[in-house]
Amino acid sequence: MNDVAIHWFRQDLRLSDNPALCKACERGGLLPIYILDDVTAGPDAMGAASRWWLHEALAMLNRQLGGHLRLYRGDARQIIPALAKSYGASSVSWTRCYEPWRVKRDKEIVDRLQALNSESIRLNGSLLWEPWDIKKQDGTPYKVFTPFFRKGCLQAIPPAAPMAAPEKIEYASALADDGAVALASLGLLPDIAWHEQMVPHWDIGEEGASKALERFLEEGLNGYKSGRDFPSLPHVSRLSPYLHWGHISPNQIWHALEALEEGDIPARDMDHFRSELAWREFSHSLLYYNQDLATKPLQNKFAQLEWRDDPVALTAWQKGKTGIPIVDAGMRELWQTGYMHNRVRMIVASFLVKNLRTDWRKGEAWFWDTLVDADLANNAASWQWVAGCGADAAPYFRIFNPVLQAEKFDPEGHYIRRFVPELASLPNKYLFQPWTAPEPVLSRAGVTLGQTYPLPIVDLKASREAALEAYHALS
DNA sequence: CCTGGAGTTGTCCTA
DNA sequence: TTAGGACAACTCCAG
Repeated sequence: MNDVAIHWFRQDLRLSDNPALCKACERGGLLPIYILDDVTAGPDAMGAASRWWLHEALAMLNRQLGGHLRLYRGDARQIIPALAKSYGASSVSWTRCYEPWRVKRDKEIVDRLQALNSESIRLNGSLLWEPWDIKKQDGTPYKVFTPFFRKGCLQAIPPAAPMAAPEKIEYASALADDGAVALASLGLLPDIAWHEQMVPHWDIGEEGASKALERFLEEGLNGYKSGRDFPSLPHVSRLSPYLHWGHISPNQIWHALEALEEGDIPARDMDHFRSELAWREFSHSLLYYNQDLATKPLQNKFAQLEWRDDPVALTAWQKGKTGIPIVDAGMRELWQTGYMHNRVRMIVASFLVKNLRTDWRKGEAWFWDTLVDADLANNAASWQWVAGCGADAAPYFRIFNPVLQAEKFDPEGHYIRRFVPELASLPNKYLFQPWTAPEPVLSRAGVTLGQTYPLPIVDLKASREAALEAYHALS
């Protein structure tokens, strides 16, 4: 086997169910590579939490590959053809990505490889169905989720069964001067050790992903449909970062559901979890067919909406110091763990966009920087949905009241007390809105509003009405 | 081309 | 205390 087959790892950092990797292994001696390409990414370059995750993920993948993973830094449009040339690689394989900048870049690389007589092998390993597989009868993409899921996904050809990892990998011998760098010199870890607090919350890599799936199927899926709204309960899968980085494929998850005993889990829970996987697909389709999704409102009329520019309020939101306990709990969960429960993401996003009337793109940017599951498609589509300007978005009058939301979905206050410990001794009656608590109650709980915990930075009722008015004026 | 039904996640007021 | 309707109107989608 003299041929060299390059496999370019991107968002498919796993060995199992990786069709493009398998193909490479059939073709020749494997040269597994990763490129940190901030050059082509430009403004879409990864955020800080993503970089920490990637650092750990690459170290893990390298161990799985027996130390053969080679790392590069720079413009993939130059690095890939240069490697193909110096190794005389007969093929370069990769798993497709769907971000506009990557689509454009990958096309250019295909052209350059063609000129070098090196084959490009591009396969799906990250979606259940690729964007062009799910279309309406008239050939255009869906804009409404429910028919996308029911009609589009569920009546399409079912996702392929997962593939095993390659049994035995033959590696190509590496060249000493091919530009590869050490992991540390990719500079993925932040200067201040902010990431250290996230470490205990995640088991990064392929094995961690399958453990997370296992745990969810055993402990979380039963009761998922209703339990998923309660941030203190273990009824969300927390698989999002693993899916984003490709430590697990959606096919593996889909088929793990299929493999469960009939009747073990109520159908409503299974269906709902499948629909959440389909939301991920829907977001990817939206981004694929709307390249400006992260910067431009999908519905044009929202472009004229005037946002408030209040840096102090934005910082308070980012730091979890808004004085609204459920909002602060969510923002602190994000900062401490790199993750936020889905219900709480909606609450904090609604608060930023509707109550603080801050441009959704500023929220999007913060999530992009701090989430370990930061994903261009999911992040952009979801912020647009909350802001009301996205596909099939919430009606403008649907504004979350963070006090009611907390009373409803964190009734015992477990979640708030965990992340806002300075309020832990307040009785439930006042925990969700401490500014209404009588002075003796506050002092018994050791709370001094404005000192140990902020007063609300905005009046919920008045800001709600102002948002209603601003949004109403659009139509 | 026309038509009818429907659209992730809510809140508030009134009777 | 609780349940029901208003909040808007428009676009999407399938038949």
